[in-house]
Amino acid sequence: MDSNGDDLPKKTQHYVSAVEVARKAGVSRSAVSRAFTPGASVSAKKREKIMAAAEELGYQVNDLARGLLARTSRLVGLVVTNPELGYRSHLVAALTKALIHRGSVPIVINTGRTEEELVAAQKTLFGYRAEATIILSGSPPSSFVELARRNGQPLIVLGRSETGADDVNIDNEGAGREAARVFLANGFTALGFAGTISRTPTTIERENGFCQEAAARGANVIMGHGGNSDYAGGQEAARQLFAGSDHPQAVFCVNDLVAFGLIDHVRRHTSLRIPEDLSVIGFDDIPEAAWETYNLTTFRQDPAVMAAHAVALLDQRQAEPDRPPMHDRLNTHIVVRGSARIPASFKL
Amino acid sequence: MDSNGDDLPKKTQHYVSAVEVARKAGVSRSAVSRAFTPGASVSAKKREKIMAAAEELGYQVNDLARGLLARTSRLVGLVVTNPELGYRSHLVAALTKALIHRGSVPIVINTGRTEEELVAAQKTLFGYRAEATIILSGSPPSSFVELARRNGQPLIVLGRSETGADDVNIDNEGAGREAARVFLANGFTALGFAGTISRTPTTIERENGFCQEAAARGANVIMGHGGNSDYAGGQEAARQLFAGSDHPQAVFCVNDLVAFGLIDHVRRHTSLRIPEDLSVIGFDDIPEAAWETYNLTTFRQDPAVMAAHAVALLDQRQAEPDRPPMHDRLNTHIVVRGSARIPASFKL
DNA sequence: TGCCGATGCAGAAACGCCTTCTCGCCATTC
DNA sequence: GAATGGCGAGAAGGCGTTTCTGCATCGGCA
Repeated sequence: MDSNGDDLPKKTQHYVSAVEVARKAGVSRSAVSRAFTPGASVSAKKREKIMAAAEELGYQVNDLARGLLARTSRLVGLVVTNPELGYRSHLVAALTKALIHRGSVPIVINTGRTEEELVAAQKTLFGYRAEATIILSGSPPSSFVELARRNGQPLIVLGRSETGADDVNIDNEGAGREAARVFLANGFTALGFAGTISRTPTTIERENGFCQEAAARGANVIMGHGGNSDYAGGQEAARQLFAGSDHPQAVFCVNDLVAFGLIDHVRRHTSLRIPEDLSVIGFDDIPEAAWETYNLTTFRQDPAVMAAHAVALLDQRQAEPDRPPMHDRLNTHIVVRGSARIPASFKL
Repeated sequence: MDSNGDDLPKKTQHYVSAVEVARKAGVSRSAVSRAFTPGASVSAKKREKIMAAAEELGYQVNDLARGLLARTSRLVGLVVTNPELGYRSHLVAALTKALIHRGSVPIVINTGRTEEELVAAQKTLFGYRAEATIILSGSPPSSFVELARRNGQPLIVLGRSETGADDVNIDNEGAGREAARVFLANGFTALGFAGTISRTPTTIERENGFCQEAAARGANVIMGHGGNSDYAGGQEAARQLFAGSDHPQAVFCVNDLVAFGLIDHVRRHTSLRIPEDLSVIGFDDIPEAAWETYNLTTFRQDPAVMAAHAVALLDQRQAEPDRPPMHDRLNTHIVVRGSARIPASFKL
């Protein structure tokens, strides 16, 4: 004998629909619908009865059908390349959390940066009538922006600006300038920059800010460019920067991973000590920067803050679809640790 | 004058439907549908005409409506806690990539491990008629498994086993035993284990394998348990292991992050050198393990392989929905680097 | 060359599931 | 007793797929 003879455990093998719930609760199909719509006119007693029946049957409103009628879903697309790397992994985590908290459902399109891959991602997201698209890597072609606009799908770009799209950026150039000022306040005259060949707006801005400020103050900057903005790229940049006899006294790295690669290379292949003989500043302040080995002075870029701003931008865009593109610019602040000291005389 | 007077650029502000494409191409609505269905009976000429019209209008099949009829979507849910941490970030990246490659669309539910959070995640995924759910963290309650089964939604659990669900696991216990054998082959008699208080099946298996093998061979194991299985947890474990005078000669760490914390603590707060005075073995082989600072000997767990197996399991489950639960067990292999040497006499 | 059968393509209708709108009824209150 | 408000029931709509039916064309055979 089963625990209850109410429902024989036949293989349903399909989702229960509102009709079944209605039948079980002895109400109409639309009553069930209203019971699940906040603010609809159902008596408390009936709603309770419906909810009990729904619970028992394991009913769940079909968001596909709901979205079909609403002409939009609660899905939000995150388009990203290499979501496992450095700062980006934290940004993806923060965004998914913020979106879920908002009631949205994040789709992560892990893909390349080429135009056709981005277009394919957009097609997928259009197919599911995504509420919005957030681009974390790569530059959407103008057709992408145009198509999103035509279909009324908000498009938010992070870490770069795109004509016609909303974006969240940080003050990369200002941070680059500040890095230069910090070094110069220490009396260094030979500066170095560790960047990459594959340049993005973000890295270009950091480089420009640093070099321009250094040039304006009469300092020389030696450039090192690794392949990618990761650990290996940092090693490669270090190889270039510390190959000759006149190496820099202080290096600004395009991000923390590059700084780690550079530091490790310097420690292993040169006799320079950090920070006594060489100061290093990174960018991002990922958790590894605080590890004892690196104890890296770096610019903090809080992923939770950036995610919150992206979501806020999305809210505003949905409230005013026809408003001109919005540009959100966040500030960073330097986190002083052991790899580069700041003289007391220096004012931030 | 506009570039072409064909379409005045009015704000559509809605997605184009198959009806509009049909009108434009001068065919019926069902012809459009067939044109987008592979293998349907449409003449090549008509298909081409339809495709051209679709392209011009920016038409995209509504997957919401498609899923409504198919009673399932191509969405696959990934339920994960702290997707930014260590190995998990790589696993999430590998899974999203593998799923997209398969033609599925990954939804990432970044949430806690509590029962109610998991149930909420399941409701969301049921609502969108997700093709499958893959759980990366946390233990689904039995109601979760039962509901997934009733609704015919495949459920795949990674890194643990759950009654009634398919899973992919790795041989944690075997790896733990091998770590012990490696240490013993070096002649060490005082072993250490760096784990955490918050234990998961994964960490328990590694610990058990290591301790049992050591005990079986007459070696003593000192235990250190940090708070979480991350860098800080490794530091904390190190504090416990190296507090007294009789510290271990070799430590097996529950994962790489813990190993990094332990190594950094040892370097800073003791005079022990690695590997001369202390051997360390980690687990996961995340990219940081290969960094020069750590040069960590560790067990490789390839995220791409695990993702491929998870997807393969999904394929099999969809092919044979009624088949009993499948358990996939992957092997790891040790990657020998500088933090722990393996004597020539040792056979793997 | 003409006719019949077979085949293939196109269109119409129904279905899937939910939401919303409208209509009607009942209960409550003055 | 009548009017009003609130709740319930039924129907339509949103979009793509699938099935069924009809029509036309092609080929084969006499």
